[in-house]
Amino acid sequence: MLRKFREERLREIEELRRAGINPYPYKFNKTHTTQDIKEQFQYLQNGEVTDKRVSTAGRIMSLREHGKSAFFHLKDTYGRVQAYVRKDKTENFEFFKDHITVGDIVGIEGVVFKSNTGEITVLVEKFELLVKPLRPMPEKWHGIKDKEILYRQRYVDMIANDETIKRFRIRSEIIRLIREFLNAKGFYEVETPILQYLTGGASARPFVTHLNVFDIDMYLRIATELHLKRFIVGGFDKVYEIGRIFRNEGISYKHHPEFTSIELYQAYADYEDMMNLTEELVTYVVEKLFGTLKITYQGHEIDFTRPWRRVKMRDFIKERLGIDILEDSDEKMANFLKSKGVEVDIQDRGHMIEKLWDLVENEVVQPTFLLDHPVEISPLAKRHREDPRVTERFELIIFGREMANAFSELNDPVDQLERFMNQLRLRDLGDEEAQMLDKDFVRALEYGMPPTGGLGIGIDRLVMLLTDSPNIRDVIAFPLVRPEGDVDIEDLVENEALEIPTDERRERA
RNA sequence: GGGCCGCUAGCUCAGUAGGUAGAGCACCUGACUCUUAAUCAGGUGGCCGUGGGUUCGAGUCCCACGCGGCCCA
Repeated sequence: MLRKFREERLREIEELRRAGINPYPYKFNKTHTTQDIKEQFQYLQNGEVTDKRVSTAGRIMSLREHGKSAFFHLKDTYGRVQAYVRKDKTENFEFFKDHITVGDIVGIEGVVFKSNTGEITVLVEKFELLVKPLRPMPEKWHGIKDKEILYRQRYVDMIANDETIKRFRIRSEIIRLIREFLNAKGFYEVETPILQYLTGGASARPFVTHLNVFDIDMYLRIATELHLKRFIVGGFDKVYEIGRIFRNEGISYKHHPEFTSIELYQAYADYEDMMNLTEELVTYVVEKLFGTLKITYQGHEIDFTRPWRRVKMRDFIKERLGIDILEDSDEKMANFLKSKGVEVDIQDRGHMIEKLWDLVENEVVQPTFLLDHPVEISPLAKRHREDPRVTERFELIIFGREMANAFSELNDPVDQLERFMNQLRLRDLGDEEAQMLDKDFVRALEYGMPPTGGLGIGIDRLVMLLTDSPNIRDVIAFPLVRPEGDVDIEDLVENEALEIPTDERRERA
């Protein structure tokens, strides 16, 4: 069927060429989006006709032919608008009837009216075929449900499912609003290396690659933190970077090896300031997007109304599990975890504390600042001014997920070096996620970094929350999937001299 | 890594007890000048994920593998 369909289409394209019609024309002057048309002509009464001319373009998603007339819907970035062709009104109506069908991308020009049934419609006077696809469109009513197609061929998902285009529009909008907010506050957007000699700023396993020109292995960054702080050392007061982070770890509904973060640093600020900034930034985005601070995620109401709850990590775990992560012995924690059936790979107090938190994180649903993490799990955060066993750190937790992480940044180079050395001890214990010693970073701190507040937000998780998406892959346009078998396009090519090789990625597999 | 589920037409899905492969949409032909899942009549379309096994006979039962999903680690 597919083969036959493509052959028929290729024949039709040849036919068009012979008739002097270019099936792949160069441009079309589109004056209105589908949304513009629907907004500007909302006021029309049913059956009311205007003489207002518009031109628009998009893909034909549905077609209802009636002999000497036809209705169809055009889809673009913003949605769909109906159009109407008629033998007595549309130039070249016969061409439409013979050659235009669902899936074609066309440009139309005409006047706007509202149908008797109340739908804003363009009465087409002229139209132009802009491309004739070789493949059939997905089913118009059910769209695409097969997750494999959604992820591997996102373009098909976007064609078939209007919500998908909308979701990625919102993603773009969220990032735009974050920039708008920070730029207005005087932050500079900067860029730091993705290729790094050694990598740090987070506990994660890095990707390794090779730089030919120096013949050395390099890492893809696992965070932007250590370089952004160098900007602060150098004299920038407020910087941020939005960018791709790479962590060579598992894939789950909330993890993806390649994801997007924003980190920002503000000199002369502490984590209290960062909490206020986080509240302000997130509520700015939510309010601008939805006009309200209450949203629904997977059937649960999430209320962003300020101020958000603040709870110390120690208090929360003690309340839920009866374990005091500051006072109780390693042995008591180990026994407790064992009784819960939790395995701890690395025998270290910090790792046990992380596991304890994992047991209770799902109990936090509404936006909550989890405060004052122990020093051993926060190697880049400054010690708390009132209790040196913990740090001035918070994580923003929503719906059991870490959405943001922030500290009063550690700027004492001696303490920082000690923290790094402790991380090296963990490496020796087999913890491949422990941080590497970045001597240049310590050297930078020796030149003096002002007191600084820093904040990192996981953009993908924020987008999941604000688009009601259950899986992080739903908000990453082209998520990782295992390489598929060879993609069959051979029979499209008539020229036998053109030998199409098998997909390279399959060869490597 | 472990458990469970799925893979049938371009898409969404049926497939009984192991006995010649089905529907809707899409596509092709025809009718139809306000339809909107348009309607009506006719038609085309299948490596049933891949490989092996059991059987007179496998989409269906068994084994292995591939890809995907969900849950757990």
